[in-house]
Amino acid sequence: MPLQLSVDRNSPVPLYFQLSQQLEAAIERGALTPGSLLGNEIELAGRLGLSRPTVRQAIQSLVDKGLLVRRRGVGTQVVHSQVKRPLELSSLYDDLEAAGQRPATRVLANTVVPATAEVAAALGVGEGGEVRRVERLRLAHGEPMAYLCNVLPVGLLDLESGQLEETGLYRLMRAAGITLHSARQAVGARAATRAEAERLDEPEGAPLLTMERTTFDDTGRAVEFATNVYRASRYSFEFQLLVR
Amino acid sequence: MPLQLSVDRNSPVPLYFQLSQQLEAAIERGALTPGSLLGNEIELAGRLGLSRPTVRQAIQSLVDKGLLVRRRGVGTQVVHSQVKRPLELSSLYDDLEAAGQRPATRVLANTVVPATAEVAAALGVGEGGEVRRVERLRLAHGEPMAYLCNVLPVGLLDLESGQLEETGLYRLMRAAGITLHSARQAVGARAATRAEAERLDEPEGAPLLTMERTTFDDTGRAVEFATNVYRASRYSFEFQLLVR
DNA sequence: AAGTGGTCTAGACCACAGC
DNA sequence: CTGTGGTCTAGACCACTTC
Repeated sequence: MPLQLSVDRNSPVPLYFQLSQQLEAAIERGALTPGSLLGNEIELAGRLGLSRPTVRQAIQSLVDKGLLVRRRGVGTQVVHSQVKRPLELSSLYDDLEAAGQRPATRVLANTVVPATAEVAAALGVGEGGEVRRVERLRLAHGEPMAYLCNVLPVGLLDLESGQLEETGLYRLMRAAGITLHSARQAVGARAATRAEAERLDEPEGAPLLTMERTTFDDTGRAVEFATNVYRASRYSFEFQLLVR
Repeated sequence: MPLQLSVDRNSPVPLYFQLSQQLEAAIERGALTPGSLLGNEIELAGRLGLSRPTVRQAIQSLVDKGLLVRRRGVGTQVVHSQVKRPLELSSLYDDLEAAGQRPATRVLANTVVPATAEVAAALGVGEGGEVRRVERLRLAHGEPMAYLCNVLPVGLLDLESGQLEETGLYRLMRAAGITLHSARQAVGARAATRAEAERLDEPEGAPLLTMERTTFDDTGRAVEFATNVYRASRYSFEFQLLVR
């Protein structure tokens, strides 16, 4: 029993995208089981009334996502999966919300300051140039989870403290039309200083997770430099890496 | 002065790949500066004696890598970069070697054991089924850096302790014809227990970086489950995330 | 209006896997 | 040998951006 597939030529959605979505949905709901063959491209194209390149484009996007494998002389198979969908650029706010933790934010600072050497290097602005600095305490269930310090180029977007208490920074950036593309991160650990310990309600010397992140938009501009500190007892990062 | 580009039709290397490599090299050596336009696809195709789809395929691969941006009605531009090449699936051995640290490995255990529930779930084998467990201490300059515990399906590859002392696990897997595709990681921190402290030459309670990783090959099979512990005073992770 | 990338077609030949 | 995906061509029309 072949899979039920069809495309709508009157839709503004590209045909290859319609097809790849249907295939992805079929894989996700188990209609296409791991290891099963997809049927050859030419036959599939004929069945759908599409050209082979269009079908290939649909399949290729799923290969890139890691859902399908192609083998010359064999065919296209559903991956022997366990691999779930890649995680998005981790956003603490979204993570907490998804976990049903009802995140809250306390804005500790939201000012324009001169860039330090480190910030200037990360954001690609001149040292001493103006940048916006936002310091926030992120809480879940009233308990502090992390101390977040973000530095952004001025003029990139309006950041009102009120908005920052309502939602996450990445959502505000996306809403401002910024297309996030990638982020370079460094994750480490260290013992809490006295000030950090107090802020995060941990004993002095408690292990903290640290993260430095520079985020880039789709034009390669650095749009944010973050130095965050998380309570290791309450939070860990999860993410998926792709091998190139 | 247009860029010097050419393709060799007698080469077994695909034409689109030849082109994308030349463009990438030109970007990397600065012959194509950030923000500069690439020239439209049809003209480029004509100049190289290629068809437009072939040129598009070359350009698309660089767009996927984040080196180029396309804008309808505008053209294809070199990204306003700072974004360096994405990091490979981080391998401690390679990281250390690249940093000139001359890594060494001490194999503490290399045995076949029954899978715990956690391992069984990660590797997709039956609970209690046989798996290979490798415990290693990784050193740099004679100092311990990390304690690595890897569990693999039996029969995936031969793992001799001698080889494990010579090189990294991922290199051995690649050499055995396994194509690594992606990894799901969780990174956290905690205070060192007494046993860990002793093994890593840290004081008890010192902050440690922890990582759990399940690695998948290109067919989606889980090929490794790792639980590693790093001295936070000596090591931090760097990696690049792509936003989807 | 002109120029760009985005999508799509209907073919073609080749390289590799499996029988 | 047969069937599969991998590569490539020479067009076409559309949507969007800029002037």
